[in-house]
Amino acid sequence: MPTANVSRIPLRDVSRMEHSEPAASRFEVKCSSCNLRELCLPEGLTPEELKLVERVVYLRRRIKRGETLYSTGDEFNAVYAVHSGFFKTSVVDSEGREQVTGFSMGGELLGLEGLGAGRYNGTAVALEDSEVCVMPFSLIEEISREVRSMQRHLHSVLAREIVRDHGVMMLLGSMCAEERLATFLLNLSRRFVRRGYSPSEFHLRMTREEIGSYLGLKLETVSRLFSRFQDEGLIEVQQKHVRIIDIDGLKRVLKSH
Amino acid sequence: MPTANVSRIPLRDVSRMEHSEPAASRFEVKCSSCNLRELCLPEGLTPEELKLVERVVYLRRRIKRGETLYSTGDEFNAVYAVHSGFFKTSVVDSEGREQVTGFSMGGELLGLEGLGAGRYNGTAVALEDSEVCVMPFSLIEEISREVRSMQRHLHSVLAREIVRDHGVMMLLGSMCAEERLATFLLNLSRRFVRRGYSPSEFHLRMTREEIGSYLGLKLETVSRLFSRFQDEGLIEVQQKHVRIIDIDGLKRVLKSH
DNA sequence: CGCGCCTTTGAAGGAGCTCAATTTAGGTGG
DNA sequence: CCACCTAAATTGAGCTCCTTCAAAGGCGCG
Repeated sequence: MPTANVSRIPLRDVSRMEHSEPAASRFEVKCSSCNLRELCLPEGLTPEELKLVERVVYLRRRIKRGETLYSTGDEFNAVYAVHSGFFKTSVVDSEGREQVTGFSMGGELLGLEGLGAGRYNGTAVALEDSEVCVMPFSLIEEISREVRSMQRHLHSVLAREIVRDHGVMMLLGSMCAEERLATFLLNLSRRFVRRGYSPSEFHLRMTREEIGSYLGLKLETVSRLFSRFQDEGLIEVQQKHVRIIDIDGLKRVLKSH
Repeated sequence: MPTANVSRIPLRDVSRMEHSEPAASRFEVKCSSCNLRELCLPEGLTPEELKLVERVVYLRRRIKRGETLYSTGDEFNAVYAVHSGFFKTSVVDSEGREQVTGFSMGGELLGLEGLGAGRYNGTAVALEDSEVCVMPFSLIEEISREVRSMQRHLHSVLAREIVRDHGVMMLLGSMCAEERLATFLLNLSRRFVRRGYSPSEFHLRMTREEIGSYLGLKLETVSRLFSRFQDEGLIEVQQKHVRIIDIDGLKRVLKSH
């Protein structure tokens, strides 16, 4: 088993990776003290391995609300871990149709799909001021060749993304509008809880139109459903602020059909 | 077609891998002479590396039409490469809804999503008598640690699956029924061509209901669309036999909306 | 504080669904 | 080999859910 051997990992010139970024928006990173570590990294890393990892994740980038982290066709050179903030990812097809493929929050990875082609296939836009940890892919590959738990973890993250996507296909292909929105809210709630936020009260960072694109619905339909859920006593909505009143009621929406 | 060459096969206890399979349905594999190699394996492997690879893909399994290759919850121990035949993959959610997530043909990989959790997350069923090459995952991991092009290739395959899934989300979330079916037919056509079959004439292995599930439509709608495309002179359909008459016309279906 | 974007709500229309009946094909057993 | 049987496909009619089009109200940002 290849044990971590720090000296084998080359030191890299930080400024080389992304020429477009001003130095001001860069920060050094310390995974060992990051509260999202358990979401980004495998469990049970030895201190040595952790040191290795911190050589991969060695800088952070600030992205302002509305700014693009990467877009389709950009050269793929890094995977990003959301450190703070909120992103939407989307794809655009040859006819110009846009489809939101997901929303990402702290501890989640962005840009994995670029791994094959050497270019990103999709766009990631910050929906609020955000910070991402930059993980240059050549280093990830290198480390995952040497640290088995990193290899496992990488595979696991990729596979989870595939499983997630299949869940979205299920949502889009087999559920009615009500079920889609209920699923969406329950999913958000679960992810917020995991990050120490309230499971029942949160601020939506995306517009009705973006939710609609993700759920395969029009914005008016999304808006109407929010109102209907409110009338039924399942939630309270006021613009982007949502409070889940009856979480079991939301789950029952999924069972009733 | 790979002829068995017993002496090259590493000495493994075949019965160890999958207890449920009778020995009669197993065959030894030789990638070096397989015409699908370029689809399954990275380019430019040295003879030595190829030898290593053939240590991974060392047996083949026959799956009869209607049989299940793996299902949700089964222990994940291998990825499969379709050598011949045709599969559908699907997921079932907690309420019992079924969603077809894809169809797989020669040279395509099955079971990748099991990579993370140690269990398959979905079901693969043969739609005709098929053969798959068994790639035990522990060996894949091992080799991709040692052969860099294999690591790249594995990542690339995983990323392609994610990109493919995003394409399906686009289809389900943003396209009308006509566009979905046209996309589906064009996609099948492209994949058949690549395998040396006719781009314009093929046999659908799946039912209208399975197509419908994949496309987020009811079987009656699928059937009606086939008829409409026929009336419009785009295709000829008779049950499962399809002939594309006007491929540009099909492409125009996508542009018109 | 005002402008623009986002959201809400209504009314009408249509794409795709449901229910139902008929036809066709493919597999099975005599 | 043929007749049967069942699963799959086709087609129609009516309906429903979601969309489209339109207008008004509200929030937040500069």
